[in-house]
Amino acid sequence: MVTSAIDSPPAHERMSARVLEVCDAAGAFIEYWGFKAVHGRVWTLLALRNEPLAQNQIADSLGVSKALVSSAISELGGYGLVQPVSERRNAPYVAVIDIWPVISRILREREWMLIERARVALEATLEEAEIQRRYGEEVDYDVSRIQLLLSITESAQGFLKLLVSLRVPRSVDALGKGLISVARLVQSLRG
Amino acid sequence: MVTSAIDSPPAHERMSARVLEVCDAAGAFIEYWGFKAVHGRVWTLLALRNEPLAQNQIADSLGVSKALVSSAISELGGYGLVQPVSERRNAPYVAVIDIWPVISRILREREWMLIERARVALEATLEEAEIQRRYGEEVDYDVSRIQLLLSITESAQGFLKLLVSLRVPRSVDALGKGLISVARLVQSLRG
DNA sequence: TTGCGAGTTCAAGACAATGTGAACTGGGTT
DNA sequence: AACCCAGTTCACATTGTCTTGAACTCGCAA
Repeated sequence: MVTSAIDSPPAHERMSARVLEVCDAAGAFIEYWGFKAVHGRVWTLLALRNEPLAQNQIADSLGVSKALVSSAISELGGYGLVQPVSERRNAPYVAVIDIWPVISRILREREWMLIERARVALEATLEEAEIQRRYGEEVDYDVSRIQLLLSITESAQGFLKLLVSLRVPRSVDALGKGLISVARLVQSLRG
Repeated sequence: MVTSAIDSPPAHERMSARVLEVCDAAGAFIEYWGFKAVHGRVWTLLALRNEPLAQNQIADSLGVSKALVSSAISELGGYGLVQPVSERRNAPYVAVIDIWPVISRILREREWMLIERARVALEATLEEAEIQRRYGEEVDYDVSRIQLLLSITESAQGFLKLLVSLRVPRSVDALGKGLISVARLVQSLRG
């Protein structure tokens, strides 16, 4: 091959700058939600191209190492956000566009656990306070505040339940019922 | 003073372990939302004690340095989540319980900007695609996918608008109107 | 005035997250 | 068999964040 060095710029220069912009924006967005920016960039690239891409091509297009793409694809696959087009070794990947199940699962697992932990700690404190009160002992916190935070926590859980219950077209019913929860949430937040 | 070294354990040992548990849980929760754990811990401590605390006491109770408490209090104050009880120098602080305005503002500013950036990038790509099409040039992405992501983005913005518009007791109306947005959001997420 | 106690600021250490290069693996091809 | 190529794994560099200790400021009291 005589043609070299000047005949073909690297893929990330040929690739539309627009697409990379969108990928970066999606990456920045996803980063704020506790994921890595590269996840958002890879998924968005696959979604916009709408054709199977090998990890090689992805790494080239985004200008990152193939090592990073490998782990990103593996994690995205774990979430069910990308899929290989076949079972064959080194099959190229496509984006899964229906991301609501993933969002829903994240909310259910990650966020739920965090709120639940707080709720349990509050409940335990409340019980302890009750025992101490019976024995006439003092506690160094305000029981009414425990109750207030507890009700905020429970409303937040209700809101979360509402969100993860959303389905189309059944969602309208769930939303109707959920309105009261939301109202209560906001009410308790406003003291 | 002869009493020393053994007469009085440090405050964070006297302080109810329950309260610290709750503080830690709140800290872990808040951390997932892009803030520092210590913010959640300080605010929760103030909220549970329900009495003005000096930075000194906070640092003691939580077992962190006063330097950290100083910056945490300053930042929490900036958000409007804690307040000194008076204008006087070194006045102790109390927690502001009505946190909804803060959540709302965060959603409006931080999240909105992130989504808006993605939306603008998608719009620009769409326009570019239109121009290229007129000149018979090819683009390396799928225009229908751009449109799909754009509609998802717009639905997400609608949902965000709904959330920040929530107010009690006026919220019920806004929620009613917002239902359609949510339904559209979920619909577009499900492709 | 001097000293004290509370809070602020800042340079630096501890620590975790992110991304890379290079060695490795394992089919498929020549 | 020897090689190639895509992908995986891992030790390390880099980067950024969190936290601290120590020096400093400022009002107040002795």
